[in-house]
Amino acid sequence: MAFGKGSHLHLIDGSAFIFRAYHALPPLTRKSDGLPVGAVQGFCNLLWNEISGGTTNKSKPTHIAVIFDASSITFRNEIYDLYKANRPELPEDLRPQFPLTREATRAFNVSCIEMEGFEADDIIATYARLATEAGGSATIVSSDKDLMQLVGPGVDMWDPMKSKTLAEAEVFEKFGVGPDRVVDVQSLAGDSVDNVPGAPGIGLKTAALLINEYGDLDTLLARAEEIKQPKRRQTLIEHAEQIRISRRLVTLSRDVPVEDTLDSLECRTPESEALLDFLAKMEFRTLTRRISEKLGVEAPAIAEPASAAPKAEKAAAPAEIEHPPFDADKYECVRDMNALSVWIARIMDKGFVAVDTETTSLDEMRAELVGISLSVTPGEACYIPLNHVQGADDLFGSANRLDGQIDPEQALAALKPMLEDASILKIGQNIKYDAKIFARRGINVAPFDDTMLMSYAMFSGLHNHGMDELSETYLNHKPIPIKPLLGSGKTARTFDKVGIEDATKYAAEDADITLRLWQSLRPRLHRERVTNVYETLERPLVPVLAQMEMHGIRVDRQTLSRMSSAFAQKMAGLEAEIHDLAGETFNVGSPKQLGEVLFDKLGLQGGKKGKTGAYSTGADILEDLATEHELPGRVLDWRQLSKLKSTYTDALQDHINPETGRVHTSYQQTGANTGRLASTDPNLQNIPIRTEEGRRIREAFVASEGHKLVSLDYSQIELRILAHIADIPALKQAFRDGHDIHAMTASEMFGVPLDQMTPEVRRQAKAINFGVIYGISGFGLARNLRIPRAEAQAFIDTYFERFPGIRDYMDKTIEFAKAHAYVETLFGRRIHTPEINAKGPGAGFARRGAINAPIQGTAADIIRRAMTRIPQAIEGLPAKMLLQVHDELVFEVEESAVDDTIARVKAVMEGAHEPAVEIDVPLIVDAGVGDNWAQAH
DNA sequence: ACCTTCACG
DNA sequence: GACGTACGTGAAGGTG
Repeated sequence: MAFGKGSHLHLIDGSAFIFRAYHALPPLTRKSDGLPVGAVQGFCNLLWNEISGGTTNKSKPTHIAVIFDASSITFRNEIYDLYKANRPELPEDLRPQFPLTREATRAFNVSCIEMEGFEADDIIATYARLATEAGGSATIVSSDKDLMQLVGPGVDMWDPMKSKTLAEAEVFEKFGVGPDRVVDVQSLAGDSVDNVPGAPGIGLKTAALLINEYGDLDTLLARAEEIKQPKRRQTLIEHAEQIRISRRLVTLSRDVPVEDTLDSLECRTPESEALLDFLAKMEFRTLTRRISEKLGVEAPAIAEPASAAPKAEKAAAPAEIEHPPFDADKYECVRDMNALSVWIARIMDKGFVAVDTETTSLDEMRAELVGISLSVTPGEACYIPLNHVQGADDLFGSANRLDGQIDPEQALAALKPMLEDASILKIGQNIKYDAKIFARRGINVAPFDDTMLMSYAMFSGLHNHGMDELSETYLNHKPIPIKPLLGSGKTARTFDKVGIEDATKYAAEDADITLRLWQSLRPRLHRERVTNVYETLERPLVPVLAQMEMHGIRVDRQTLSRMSSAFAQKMAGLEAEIHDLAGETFNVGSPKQLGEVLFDKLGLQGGKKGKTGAYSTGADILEDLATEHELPGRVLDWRQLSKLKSTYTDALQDHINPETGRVHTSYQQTGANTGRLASTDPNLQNIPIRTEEGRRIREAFVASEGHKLVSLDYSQIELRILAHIADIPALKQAFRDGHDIHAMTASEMFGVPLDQMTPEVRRQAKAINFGVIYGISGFGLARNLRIPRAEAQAFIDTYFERFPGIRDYMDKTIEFAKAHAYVETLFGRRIHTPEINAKGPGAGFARRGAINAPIQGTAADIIRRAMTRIPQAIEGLPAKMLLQVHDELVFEVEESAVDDTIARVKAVMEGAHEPAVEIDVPLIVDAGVGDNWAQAH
């Protein structure tokens, strides 16, 4: 039937449908494999109600279509590049459901329309116009306020959730103006959801008032001078351009070059077989029954899960019941392109895949890819060997690539579109590793989930987050150990020497485990209330860290080498002196031998210690002994040089990558319980700075030609957070006034006026300030300050008297920890404190940890937020972020761009807590520039 | 594999 | 009343 007079078109806002279904319904997964399908089910319900007439009182359609958003980039981004820029990321269990809703629409035999470069709203606007022009009418099935501008003669809206028609009266109620002026009001009021700027300070109410007074937006802007209220007048004059841009953003385009004609959208009866097949595939039992009854055909059978265990038992151990047993013999070895194509097709159909890579090294910058494993269904996984070579027994030790493996280039070319496909979720365990392996081969893995990070977000402080541990804890399965395959010590070999059959069992199981972990952990994120932590603090950091690690930092070998020699010489001199003073030669580096020399031979005072019964010879002991004898002082000097040489000047040289000439650390995102990062291989977070000799090692960290190193660090961030969390007015005011916080503390405590402050008094106050952050004790402070314990306790008492809020904070935090067995940062990160209610000495550690974790953890969260925002903020500048050292970020920047980079990064860092959290104290970032790290810091 | 020591925030 | 104590890390070298 041709569309014309009497025809009625229903335009369904598909994306809105999906989101409403997703948020309105509890998370639901397909029984057989855990695929999230809740939103799909809600979508199908709504769609079925639409086409079957349902329980609605609206007019029945003669024509119908579902409109989707094809992409997030549209012509509006050209008008305003921040359009929709602050949209939160899609929930990870919603993303794979998008392609399924398209499939569902087609299964219902309803036209499914989307167009690259246009939002669904514009397509809807266009069809609404076409419908009325053809003499018919249209109903927009949505409750989105952005569509309300379309309401008018022949066009109304229908809110399917509230079963309510939205016509002119409802629009007037919402906006205070009729549909024809909705755009004007929106342009003024802006929209925080879509990031439409509007006019600052003007909301819906004021906007409607102004439009009603002046008639329309153009008149208002032209006559802005006449507005009586000075602030309003100024805002409109100053932001006229921004308001006009906003209008272009909110105005829907009614002439999108749509391809489907109105006629082609005529309502069609669903093909019952195709529809029921789809519903059965989704395992929607109720819906399948309802629809098959209505269509008068028999419902297809849907297999029930293998075990129909009672509910209580199921809740106790869901993983064991719903998952098939592990069976390494069932894993497939993919040896040709045909088999690989089948796997890729399965993945494209599913919308997600667990991925794992096998390589020749744990160092991603040197590792060669050996094989890839994939899994989309528990118990089913494959391994794709790519670079296995003959075993090590080969006569010349030469690597002969084994037959029966796909050409690596060909395999990667086939996998690349899938790995980069925005609708396919890639699941990994520590996926930063695999992402770097792929990135080195030009493949940008996205989007992704990481089971290690999920575990960290939920269980930090409870256990570690390695795959073996997670598998045993949450899947009750001990993975195949890697040790027997790789050997150890002299006989150790790399994974490419492992036989392909053994490799398949091991590697495919890793993908299988990762998939099952994802299915087990992902739904728990919501229940544990840490989805936000995972999605804003953990997942987005992965590509940022990967980039930093791959860039690495330039280290000058010559500088280090010269230092090593100088240290060696000095050490030799000191060693001779020490032997002379001792009257015998011994290994100065052996605490045991040194203890015997000091305490047995020389008879110095200072007894045994430690559970091993050995003499303690730590720096603090030796410093005390130094007043009695010359030898301990020499040993201290020797130790310092020994440390610098072995840990830094020697070791760092070995870490210079021969290909890049740079040092590539590896950041462990789950290394520290508090949310801090840890740096390994090498650790670049503990490069010396406190002594002059050590500090010079930083001269070896240099910028490349034409560049500078730029260092930006938060000033006193933990004390600022303490002042905020514990709510200490005096401390907060001192930070706001930019005062010296330690001097201020000293002045408050000891009554010394600031202008008479001595360095010694200030030093003591500083120690107390830090002590507070660490969960102060009289003993600890006494040892740190080397004062009698009673004196230290008196300091603490005074401190608590002067700042009673601190004591309150400590008490409340410990109380909270005892009640919940965890503590939280300002951003909701949880750090579990399982020992908090224990007896014994463990409880003491747990108490101090509980006091410290929210402070240290909040600081860690803040710099993480900054780091995830920085790549965007410095986009286009010749600047790279290289290192993070807890409260410091180091960049390498072309000289001409140094000032710009500092300005942008500083702004991001100082505002990193916003908009999630308000802090009553300003965050201050200091910057330094130089040719090397010593100058820059 | 564990302990001690010491480098950093 | 005794116990053992600052918080969070990683690397190197000695020892058993």
